[in-house]
Amino acid sequence: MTFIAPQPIKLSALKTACQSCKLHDLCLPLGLNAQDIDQLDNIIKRRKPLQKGEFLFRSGVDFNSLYAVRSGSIKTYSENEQGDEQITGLYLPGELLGLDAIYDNFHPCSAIALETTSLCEIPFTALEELSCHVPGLHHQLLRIMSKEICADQTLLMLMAQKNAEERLAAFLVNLSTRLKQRNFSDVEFFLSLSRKDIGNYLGLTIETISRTFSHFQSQGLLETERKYVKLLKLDQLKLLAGLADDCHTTSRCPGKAAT
Amino acid sequence: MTFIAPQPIKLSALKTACQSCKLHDLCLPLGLNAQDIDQLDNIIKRRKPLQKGEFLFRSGVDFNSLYAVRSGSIKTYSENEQGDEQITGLYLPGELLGLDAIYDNFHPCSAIALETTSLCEIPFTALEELSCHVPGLHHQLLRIMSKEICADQTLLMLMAQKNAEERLAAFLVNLSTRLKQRNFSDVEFFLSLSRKDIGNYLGLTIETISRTFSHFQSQGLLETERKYVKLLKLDQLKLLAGLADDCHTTSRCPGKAAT
DNA sequence: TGCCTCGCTTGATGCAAATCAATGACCGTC
DNA sequence: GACGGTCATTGATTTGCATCAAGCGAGGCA
Repeated sequence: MTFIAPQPIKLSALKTACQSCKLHDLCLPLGLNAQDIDQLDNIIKRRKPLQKGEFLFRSGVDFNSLYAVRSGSIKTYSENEQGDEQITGLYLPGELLGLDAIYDNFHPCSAIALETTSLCEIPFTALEELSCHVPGLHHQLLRIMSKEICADQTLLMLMAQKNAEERLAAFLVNLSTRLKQRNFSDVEFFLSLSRKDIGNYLGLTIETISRTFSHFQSQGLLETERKYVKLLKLDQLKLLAGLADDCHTTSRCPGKAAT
Repeated sequence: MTFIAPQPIKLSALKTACQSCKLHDLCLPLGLNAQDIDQLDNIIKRRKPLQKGEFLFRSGVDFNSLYAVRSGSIKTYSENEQGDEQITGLYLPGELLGLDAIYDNFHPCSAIALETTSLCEIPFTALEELSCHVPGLHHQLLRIMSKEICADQTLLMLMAQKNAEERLAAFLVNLSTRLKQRNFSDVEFFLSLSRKDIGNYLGLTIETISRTFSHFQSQGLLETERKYVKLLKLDQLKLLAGLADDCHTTSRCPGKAAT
């Protein structure tokens, strides 16, 4: 509480323009020229960071903006009539969320911060308006949505055909690949999801996740202590996941790549 | 062979403009005015129908066009390194396929006709160009992609949390809903997918699908004879599927709706 | 310091669906 | 009209994961 109290935001800190954001070639500005990025920059709002457990939006609320993660991470989940939750996405820095809300103008899922997380808010109407004048932006938005569809399809294959070990391996490898793209270590990281969340995301129970971690550890494939994970044999994990070396790597793709 | 031989296409028959197409409020022209629809119409190519088993495109080929189903049906599937197939979509009249190829400009899955199927081909570059001048078109394209994402998420929840009966019920209810929107009967139809394909799509084996059909039949929920299905108690099936009455109903949404 | 909760691990048991196997119905072909 | 192929059904058996249950370590709090 002492050092993370909500403070008045320093404009200097927030005004990290897309131009200078090191995520910009993973994010919406990818492929835009300097001038276009400036225009995009003008419509984007920087928000004060979310604390762990805070909602970005709740299922059912009106859709106004897309959000890009700047740092930290977000999970999205939806609930069915019976009240079962299903985690539908884990979003890392540079990734865009809220795309599923365009369809009928409200959020079908809830989004919650897994740790202290800062975001860019992108008002959708303004984005649509702007993307009419900036064809590259229009195209990039379509690409990002397309990537999300690809990722979902990969996850679907995972759920339909893979066993527990393959699923967890694919999840870890996917995470590793995405972290690497963001210049984090690809073999050593802290999971922001709990075992329970990982299980939910992969269609398994917490016990199965725990056992599978233990099994991987006893095989010498990785070391883990609570949230900390160190991948000792990434290659073998990739093999187990049934993956090529690269990956589409979007928010929910523990999946195969297209080469 | 006698009556479905490939014939020279009558232009009069093919030139069924979007304007007069009865699918136009399920498809891309939704929300456009007459003039805009005309413009869209100009870039769309009508193709000669595909016969059952013919490929529309194969995994890995370059992406040039989106396709809208006019009549018949198409399944898409992708293959992983091990050669396992995963059906990723079943597309009915009015539905758009190929959206997953925008991301990196080639088709990550194959598309094959399940019966004699006619299609509209929509060259993507021209569509992007046009949608800069027709904001409604741009928006509609984003909506369709968003819907696909929602549908995938629903299917994901199905795979992660539902048992065999719930999955099959959800699949049938989803199909029923989509057929109804196209003015077909919602209680009586022919499946264009085989038992094996249904199983693959739902992450189950052919035997489980067969047994579940038998079980539904013995409970009086439906009657089935090979591809023919008659839903006798649609309400109960909806209940079993854990669904509200309506549904997002896109290509792969045996899913819940947002109300 | 003790108590509580939460997240995780590990073991024992049960069950739903996969797998293996046999058979039948339909279809096209020779 | 016999043959092989594909697809579907049904039964017997196996198995991977869920479920149930117990216990442990860390962190929060009175």
